[in-house]
Amino acid sequence: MPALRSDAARSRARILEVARRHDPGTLRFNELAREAGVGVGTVYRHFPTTHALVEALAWETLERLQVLTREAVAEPDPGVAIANLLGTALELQLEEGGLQPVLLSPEDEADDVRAAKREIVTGFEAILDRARAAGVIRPDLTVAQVEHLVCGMEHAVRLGDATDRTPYLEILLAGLRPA
Amino acid sequence: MPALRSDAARSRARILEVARRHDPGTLRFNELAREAGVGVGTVYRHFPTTHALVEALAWETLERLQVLTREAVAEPDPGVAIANLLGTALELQLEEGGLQPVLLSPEDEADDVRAAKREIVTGFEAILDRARAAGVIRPDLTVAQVEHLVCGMEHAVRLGDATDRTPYLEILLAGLRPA
DNA sequence: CGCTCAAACGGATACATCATCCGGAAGTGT
DNA sequence: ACACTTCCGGATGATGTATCCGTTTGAGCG
Repeated sequence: MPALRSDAARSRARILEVARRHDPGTLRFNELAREAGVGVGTVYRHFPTTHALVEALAWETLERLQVLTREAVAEPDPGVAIANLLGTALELQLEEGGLQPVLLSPEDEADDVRAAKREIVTGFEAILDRARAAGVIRPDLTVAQVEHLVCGMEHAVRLGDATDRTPYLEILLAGLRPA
Repeated sequence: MPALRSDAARSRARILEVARRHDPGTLRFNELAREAGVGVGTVYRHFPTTHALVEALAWETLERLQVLTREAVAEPDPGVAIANLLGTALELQLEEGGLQPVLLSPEDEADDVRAAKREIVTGFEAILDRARAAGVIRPDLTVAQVEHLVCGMEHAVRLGDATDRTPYLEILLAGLRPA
């Protein structure tokens, strides 16, 4: 990837800044262009699809999740590790609405996004394996299923006031323990 | 509401029949009209908003949920009652994708829909109260929160193959039990 | 500097989709 | 058969999407 020209970098930054003030679900490129003071073409050139823009918006949050996953991998107690990981994942997904689509999208991402996602999934798998081995979670769950459960919880929290998300996380963690 | 004229009833039925073959999330009125062999205006007259159409599509399923809620209310064991109710709710929501929006929408529904929803919620509250009193579920949960959890689980199941939904229900039920 | 050229810009425009409105067709009651 | 109401159809204006290309701008170089 060749270095960005100065005006291009400026446009990109303005678009992202404006986009951040919008609901990630309903991004209208023409409107973003107007608000950012650039042409529509510029928006489409920087972000060919809506997903590309969502990805760029979620990138910082994804990096934070990557770091926190590493920390969870370093945590010796498998129960604590999984509680921390699911807790932070839920927290970050609620903070950045575009994170869920990025995590779930199977392909078509920028290289750095793909790399970060791979590391996160790998770490997640390691933690889940250890937790299974230690008998602190149900043995019949795949990584994908647990990911989906976190997404489901995000959905549940969003349906309410989103202030007290604690019970939801507790319910998830309690539900994951073996019978 | 005056009785429907015969041609109107026919149009309505054709539209509903066609709509049932589509994803409830992306209903395009113009396309439905073409497929149903009626004019667009006819579709908009019968269903002024997308929500109205979704409601009509979900109506039968809503009635089934109403009946099953009654049965759960009649069940003496609170633990069994709540397991049955949440299980059938999850099942029906997965079967009829339009059910979740109808259940969550706060107003603007047809009278019979509103009545059915009221009965369901009331029954749900009764069961939850009994379950709380019997100490089989966490005491800190509102009806709304539990509803949202079921919706979250629906979302989680939909992200996967949707074939084995059993673990999800088990996890939810286990999570709801007091610590 | 001034020049050159590739990179980036803007927005007119073609295309897709939504939702309304009204002249006319069709059902209903007498 | 007639009159009256309800309902139908789809042309149409409004709204939004995505591309394309002539113009502008920045970066490197003599």
